[in-house]
Amino acid sequence: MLSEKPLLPSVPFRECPIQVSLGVLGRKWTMLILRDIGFLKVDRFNQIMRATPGLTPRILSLRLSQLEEAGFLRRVETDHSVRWALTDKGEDTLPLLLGFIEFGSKWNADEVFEDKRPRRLSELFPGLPLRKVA
Amino acid sequence: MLSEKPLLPSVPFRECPIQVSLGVLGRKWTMLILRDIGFLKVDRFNQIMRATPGLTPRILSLRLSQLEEAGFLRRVETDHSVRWALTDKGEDTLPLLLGFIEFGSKWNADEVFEDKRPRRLSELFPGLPLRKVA
DNA sequence: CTGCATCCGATCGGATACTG
DNA sequence: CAGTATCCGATCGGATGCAG
Repeated sequence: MLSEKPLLPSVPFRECPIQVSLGVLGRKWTMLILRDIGFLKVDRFNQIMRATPGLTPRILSLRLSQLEEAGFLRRVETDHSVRWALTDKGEDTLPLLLGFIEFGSKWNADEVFEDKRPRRLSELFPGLPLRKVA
Repeated sequence: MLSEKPLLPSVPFRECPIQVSLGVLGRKWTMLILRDIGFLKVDRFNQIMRATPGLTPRILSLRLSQLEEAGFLRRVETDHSVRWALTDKGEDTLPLLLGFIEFGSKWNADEVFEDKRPRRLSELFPGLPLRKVA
């Protein structure tokens, strides 16, 4: 994949896109909250709490506001309850999460799978539409 | 991309692969250090410091040991100097980093590019070999 | 039960100085 | 050049309380 020389973009970066992406996204629990909402379809406060062992209400509340503020989530108030929905920007983080699923399924198979055998995304999600990335 | 129902893998996860991937990887500065070594080809302690404004020697030292311990990096001692190299596992994080580059180039274009115009990976790195993922 | 707020100890990260 | 040591503030996590 790599040569000896720096990989330079055709248009220079004013700021590193990796660094600017890692605002809220880089904080603890954030990715897992996006996983809950985006993949597990768990979109209410205490459901997210139950889906994410170790997460406390204080941190969840904090991250939800930060994610809303940064435009990843939308707070949806329906009759007597609150739901959290992904915005378009939030949905665009799901490929990043799939990247981590792929990585973990390959390099941490012993913890991820009962039989400890590494697996690829195509095996885990046979029907998933594939997109070209890198 | 999404339905209303949870996205379930063909083989159940014993632990969430996203969560297990986010050990050292999820800590502050880790991704940028991997960027320095993997993309910028900056592989020495003080070079990494200079390439990463805000990073302090204490944290860099800490992250390098953690990354080495977790199998992402190899410490290479050559004549009178130390270099840090990616292992195979470390190289496999580069697609994740490209994901963040793609994300930031789309959603934070105002900070990333002088002309504030969002760009795709294929425009930024025309020659980059593309692989199907998700 | 849901969606927080408050307090408080533990851990993490930043600043600075210093060494082989 | 390649890190350590020390100190301190910021953030995190755990327990508890509380209103709707």
